[in-house]
Amino acid sequence: MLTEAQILGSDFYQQDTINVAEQLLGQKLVVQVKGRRLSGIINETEAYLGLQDPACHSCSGVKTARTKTFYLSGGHAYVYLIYGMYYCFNIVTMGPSQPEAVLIRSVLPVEGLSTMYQRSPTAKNDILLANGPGKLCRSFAIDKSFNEKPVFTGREVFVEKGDKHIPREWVESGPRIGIGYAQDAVHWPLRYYLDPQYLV
DNA sequence: AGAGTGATCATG
DNA sequence: ATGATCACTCTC
Repeated sequence: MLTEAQILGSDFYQQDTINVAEQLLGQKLVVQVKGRRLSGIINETEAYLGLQDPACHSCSGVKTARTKTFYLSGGHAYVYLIYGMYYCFNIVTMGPSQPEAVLIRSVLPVEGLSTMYQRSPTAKNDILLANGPGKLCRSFAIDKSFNEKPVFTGREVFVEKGDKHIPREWVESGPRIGIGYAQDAVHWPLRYYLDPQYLV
């Protein structure tokens, strides 16, 4: 009997941001563009904790053109351009009064590899297609037009429940990448990733 | 270690 | 209006 993949609903994202960041590991990120399906197993995330987190874009509490996305309900995409060249893909968490999000930093490509190689022609192997937030967006065709899209409706972008259960010992954590400006938050262990030794 | 790239935001 | 900054990637 063929069972349909289960799509993570809005409830999943409207909970503690650290839980979301940890529990996204091992799930499958799916993007559907022009009828083509691109997917990969999420193996690295980072939690951004809103007003209490100097590394979070929303930390000032001021609602601007960029940060207004954080004030949508949990389960909406937050996509921004960085260094004039790369996009980063996040999913807003919690409710509209808590502007928090999880950055998807890396996935292991599963479906749509040929399209990904077309979009990232210099990639030397499958892992290198999406082992970084900018590379992930490039290979998965995620750009600014995805900003504010819902991630819980199963249309253009969503997350499916992964096949494998992820034991706790597979999950590592450590300081987030590229936030050296963020004072004491520099050392907060809000980056989560699957230990590569278990992944084959 | 340095370059490339342009939106964003705090200044004024 | 101006300018510094940047949740990155690639090449050396």
